[in-house]
Amino acid sequence: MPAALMAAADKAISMEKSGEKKQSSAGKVLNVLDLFTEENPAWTVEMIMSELGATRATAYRYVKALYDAGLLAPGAASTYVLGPRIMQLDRQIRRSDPLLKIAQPLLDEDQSPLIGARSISSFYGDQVLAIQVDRFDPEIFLTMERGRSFPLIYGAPSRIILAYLPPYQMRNFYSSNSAEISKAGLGKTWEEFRTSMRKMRRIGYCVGNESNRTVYGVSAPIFHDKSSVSASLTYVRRIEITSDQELEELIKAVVRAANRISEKLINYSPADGDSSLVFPTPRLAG
Amino acid sequence: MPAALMAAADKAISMEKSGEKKQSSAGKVLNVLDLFTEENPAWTVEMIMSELGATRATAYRYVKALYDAGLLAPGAASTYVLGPRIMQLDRQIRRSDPLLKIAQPLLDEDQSPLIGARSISSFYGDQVLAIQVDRFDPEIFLTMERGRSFPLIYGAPSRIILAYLPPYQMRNFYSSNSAEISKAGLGKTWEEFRTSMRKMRRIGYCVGNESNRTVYGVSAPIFHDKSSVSASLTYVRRIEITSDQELEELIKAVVRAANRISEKLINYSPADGDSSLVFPTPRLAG
DNA sequence: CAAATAATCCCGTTAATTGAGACTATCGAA
DNA sequence: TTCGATAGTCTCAATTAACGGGATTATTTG
Repeated sequence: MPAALMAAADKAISMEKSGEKKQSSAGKVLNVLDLFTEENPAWTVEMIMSELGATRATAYRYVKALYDAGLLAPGAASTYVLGPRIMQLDRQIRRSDPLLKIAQPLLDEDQSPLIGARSISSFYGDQVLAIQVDRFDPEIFLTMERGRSFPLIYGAPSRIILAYLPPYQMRNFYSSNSAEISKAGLGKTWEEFRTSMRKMRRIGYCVGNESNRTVYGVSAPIFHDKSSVSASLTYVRRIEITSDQELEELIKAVVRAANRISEKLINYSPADGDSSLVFPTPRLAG
Repeated sequence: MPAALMAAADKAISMEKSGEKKQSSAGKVLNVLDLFTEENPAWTVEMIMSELGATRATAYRYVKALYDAGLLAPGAASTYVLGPRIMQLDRQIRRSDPLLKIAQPLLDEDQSPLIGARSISSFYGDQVLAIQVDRFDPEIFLTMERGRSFPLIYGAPSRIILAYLPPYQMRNFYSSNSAEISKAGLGKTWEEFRTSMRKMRRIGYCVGNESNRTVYGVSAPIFHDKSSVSASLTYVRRIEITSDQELEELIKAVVRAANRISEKLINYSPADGDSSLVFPTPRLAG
């Protein structure tokens, strides 16, 4: 793994919840985006002023910078809301992500009726993000959705990635999250944690049903490099209709599919060929 | 329509392609996002340096600001790619947009087999953006997709919005786009253009098949206010399987559905009730 | 037409960005 | 482990832009 990625990953993991670093002006502008939440999607400039403790001129300048970039757009009643650029950028990611491009045809070949739903989750240093979710069983209830993020410790798609982290990252993660790790039953000490992770690596998948009690989620790791996890594949099936044997088959299926994706992804690497066309996968470790 | 919106809409429309206004520092940082295109999704800092003509220190500062905001993320081989925050923000929009929330159940009631696909497009001042696309006919070929934008003059979803623009906006649009308007056959003079738009308003829908020769797209306007268009609904059907009578029915269906959405959207307005809960629709005119 | 609100403009002061290059950290290979 | 290469950070003085406060313009509502 290149130096750049490791540095970034280490920082992302260790910096967790430290916050409050010195901010550039651009950083302050970008912080305005944090205000726009699901509960509070529309803000007037006056509201932004009082929230930021800024003057009118400053608040308008911030909003204007974001508006000019298309990240905000004027809404009804003199409010601003998240802008069109976000949807456009998301489309760009969907269309240019090598992982999605590679995985799609391979997954579409795997039409087993056992698969009630499937999702691809991607690793972003301190969190795991669902980047694609497909539902086949109309009765299944899913908590995953593109753009939803999960902590590295929560849920099968996250945990299988956690298990394959390089040693120093895993160590960092343990020291800043030992309480949660212990609570989740992954080990009360660093040694225990390391052992349980090694065990998970040995079997090569993770079965979970904690985030959603009605389904099994079976996750297998996806590598963009011989030794670097970048994502995970998850097959989902309702518990009530799943026999032990079917669960076994589901596990085999997800591991096989993830392996095929990994193979293609690794060969997609810049080793040979035009690196501007076949650029290294944007899947990342940081 | 509030003053804020008009000002923004006028500017967006008249400013088209003028570009090159003085940029704030935050604006310069946000410009970096423009580099990340579908053809060129991964950039090293060195590449950004030479593209921007900035020094190493500056380029790193820009990238760091965007990285801290989650808009960029480190990719493989020391590149940066668009970050997880974009997917998260897109999810937030999907979950908080009143138009989507209102339209979804109403559209799901409308299960006519005539509808091969449908899409909702939203007006953003100088462009029209597809915000939701559903395909029912598996053989249909669609150019629309969430996040894809179209100029105001191109395609049925755009044109029906164009037709309902307030007079001064339409006037602005004509004076900066008279050549394209004439080429598109919408009128060689302002008078002709105004007449053809009035005619379209009178019939209340727009049928087009220019962007995709294999299908009809039938679009009807959606209003967030008695007189303000904010979006359009489009029903799509393959031409080869569509009789004249079916086209008529499709038109009636899309107009009916769009009207129902408009009604609900208008009543959703802040007129009564808690405006923090039932905030005015973020659909916008600018 | 007048009042109210949204958004921009102006300008002296202040605080942050900038560029150049030295410096540190990590990786890959021997 | 050492070395070389590359990624990314840091320091500092000079420049440049952000900031605040208040006046000004633009647009809607009554």
